[in-house]
Order: sequence, then structure tokens, then C-alpha cells
Amino acid sequence: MQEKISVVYYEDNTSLREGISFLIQSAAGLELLATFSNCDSVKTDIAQLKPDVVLMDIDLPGINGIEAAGIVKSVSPKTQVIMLTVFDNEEKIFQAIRNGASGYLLKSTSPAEIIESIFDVNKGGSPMTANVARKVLQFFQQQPKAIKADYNLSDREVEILKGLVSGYSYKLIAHEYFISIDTVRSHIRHIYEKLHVNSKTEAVLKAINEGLV
Amino acid sequence: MQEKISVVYYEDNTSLREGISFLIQSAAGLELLATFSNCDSVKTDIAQLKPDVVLMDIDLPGINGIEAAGIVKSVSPKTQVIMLTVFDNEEKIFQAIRNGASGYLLKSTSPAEIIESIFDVNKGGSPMTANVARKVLQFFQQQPKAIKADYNLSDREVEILKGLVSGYSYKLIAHEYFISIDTVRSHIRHIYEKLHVNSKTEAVLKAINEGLV
DNA sequence: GCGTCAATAACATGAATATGCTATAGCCCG
DNA sequence: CGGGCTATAGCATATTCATGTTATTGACGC
Repeated sequence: MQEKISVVYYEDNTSLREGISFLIQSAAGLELLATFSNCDSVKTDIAQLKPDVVLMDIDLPGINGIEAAGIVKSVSPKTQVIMLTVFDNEEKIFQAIRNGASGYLLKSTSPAEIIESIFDVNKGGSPMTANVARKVLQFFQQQPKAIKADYNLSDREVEILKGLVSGYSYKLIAHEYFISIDTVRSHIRHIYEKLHVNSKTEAVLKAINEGLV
Repeated sequence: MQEKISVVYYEDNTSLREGISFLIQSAAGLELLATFSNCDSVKTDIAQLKPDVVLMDIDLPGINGIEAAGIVKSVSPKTQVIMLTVFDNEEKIFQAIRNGASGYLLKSTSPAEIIESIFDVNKGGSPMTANVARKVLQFFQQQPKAIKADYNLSDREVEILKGLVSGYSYKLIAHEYFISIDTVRSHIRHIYEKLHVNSKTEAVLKAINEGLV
């Protein structure tokens, strides 16, 4: 058996903090190093304690939990951060993930699952409430909406646009598709009209952002 | 109380299929419409049954579960698909997600949690084993590697490059940063040398692909 | 068969971009 | 204090791109 998993817990709601703290202390295999009601000293706290896992409330007075997550990861990259929040706000989820959070639980999660999540995250998992996970997955799924349909591009125009997205010059595209450069111009002219842009770069950016890969 | 959640279950391992089937049938609120040991008739099955949820083993003989997930979503977009597998292989996870799967559970998941996941996914969640979730999250986290360091761009060059990535012309960038257009040229010349490209579009593509957002 | 549209193509012109060369002023480093 | 690097800037030239205009061919619809 390995050492206990060390935990630090940030939560401003006193009764919640005391409740979860009690559970962590009771759990075999977990060791609660400290709890804090705000993140003001998160940098020095974490630098000294170097916990395995941080439980971080997202809505804290002063520095919010999302920024704090980033600070934790910067001073102790191996520490795993689990965000706890009442919000399944999309923007906050992605901010937290980008800041290095490895878990994201809604406060509706049962205490037993919160404890379980600490073990999960320490084993290299990412415990996530199903609602949160859905939002993350949608990020991957949303894309295949066709730029073709949105902007009424013809098949050929999509091909040419892919050429632009590949970084090709008109000359190369002409050669690629065995057509004259003037034809390439024609197509690109039409593409620009349909996408409402007026430069190669804008067209490429739009194509990428709209999911034409 | 609403109607029962209708479930269809694909699994080639007979004893596992029978075990889970029994649990689904026993669960209040769930109705098992059918089980199959392979996906050969998935298209017609789903088109007729239109279940709320499909439990899909990923390693099936014949058509594999990942393709099958795509077929399910194409004939019945509202049906939620949960993948079940022994592998937490990264490529398979992402393929399944792109094919529209809404949940991804390892077979080490307890039967009780599998049942719970059916309710979760029907409520709009995405039940995921923590290991799987981690792989998905890493997709978002890997980015902040600096193009600056990789290619030794100066601060100013990064700023200018961001201008290009925003779709600006030289003229606009010059105006944006209060410098002459010739200076913009100079910077961009150096950027091209460092990135080993020779057009605006290539530079923009490289910047985007390398994670300069 | 006639209108519409997609794909092809040509010609022209001005704007934007790519590239070569040069140069100055301010840093920091050893 | 000289050498290296960055930010700034100018000038010249060639290429590429953006855009206006026009035209032919073949598909498809009705």
C-alpha cells in the first residue's frame, strides 16, 4: 500500500467545508493537509504543502477558483485539481480545463462520489459530472456542420477552399486541379462572395473556424 | 412520472449480455426493447425501435461498435449512445465521440453505474469513466506550448503574428501598432524566416496549428 | 427548348504581399 | 566597448492576389 493521498480543500461555505473535511479525514487513504476559505495565499500554500489533490470551489471571494487552479498548476504541476461548483456554465468549464483542472464536479454530487473522485483523479482519471462531460463532448461533435450548406458553396468551391486552407497559392491550386489560374480566380471570387470575405487569409480563417478541416 | 426509458443493447459476450440485460429489465424506469450480439442489422433495428438509449459494445464481430454508433445517430439522431469497452484507447475514444457517442464507459464500471449511466445520458449528461475523461480533457490542455519558444520569435513578432492570425492586412497591423508598414514588412520577413514559410496564409496556418490562439 | 447555375476561361488593373538590401538607435552581455 | 539582437524604417522590384467584366459549355428542371 502506498502513502496516503494528501488533500487541500478551498471552500468558503463554512458548513459545507466542515462536512466534506470530516469525510476526507474519515476516509482511509486520504489525508487532509489544510482547508482554506479563500485563495488569497494559494501560491504559498501550495508551494509549501505540495498536495496530491486540491479540491477547489469555483466561486470564492477574492481570487476565484479558476484563476487559483492555474496558480496551483504553475507552482505544483503534479497536483491534481478538482473544481467544485454549482454552475455548469460552459465558459467556466472550459476556462477551468484550460487552467489545468483535471476534474469538474457539480455540488449536487454526493459526498461519497466526491471522495471517490479524489482517488480517481489521483489515479490519473478525470472525474466529471455527466452534465459537464456532455458540454465537453459537444465541443468535438458540433463541428461536422457543413460550411457547404451554411454558405451554399458548390463541391468544386469546397475543393478550392480546401486548397487555400492547405496554404496553396493560386498557381499551385490550378496545377493541383488541372485548371487555369483564371478559373481558380473565378472560383475564389465566388467563394469570397459567399463567405463575405475579401482576402485569402480571411477565407482560410473562416473555413477553419466553421469546421472545414 | 414520464414513460420508461427504452434501451437497446449490443454485446457479443453472452454471459455479460444476459447479466446486464437482467439488470436493465429489473430497473424501474427502464425498458429493454431488444438485445443483439452483433451490429449487422443495426440500421433497420434502430430505425424501427427508435430507442432512447443504446448500449454499444465497441468490439463486436462484423461491423464494429464505433461505426455502428454513427449509423445509430444517422437513423435516429435523438437516440443517445453509450459505448462500453475494455479499451481506453485514445483513438477509439475520439472516433466514437466524433461518431456521436454520448457516453464512454470501461467495462470495469460496476453494473450499478452502468444502469445509472443510462439515466444520466437520457437526462442529457455524458457519463464517462474518469480515465476516458482525462484523455478528452488533455486534448484541451496540451495547447499552451509556446510557439514563441519553439521558433524563437520575439515578443513583437508574436504580436504581429497575432495580427496576421486575426486576418489583418499589413496596413491594418501598421495602424494597430503605430508603426510604419515597412516595419511591419520587416517583422513579417523575420517571422517567415523563423517559421520557415513564405506566405501570409502559411504563417497563419502554422500559428494556428502550433497553438498560438 | 429556355432559364439557371456550375465550371471553365481570358484580359485588365490596382492593391497587397514577398523579398533583397540597407540603415539607425537601444539593449544586454561579456 | 564591440558584437549580437530587436525594433524601427526606407526603397526597389517581382510576384501574388483582389476585383471588374465578359463568355462558353454542359447539367438540370419544368
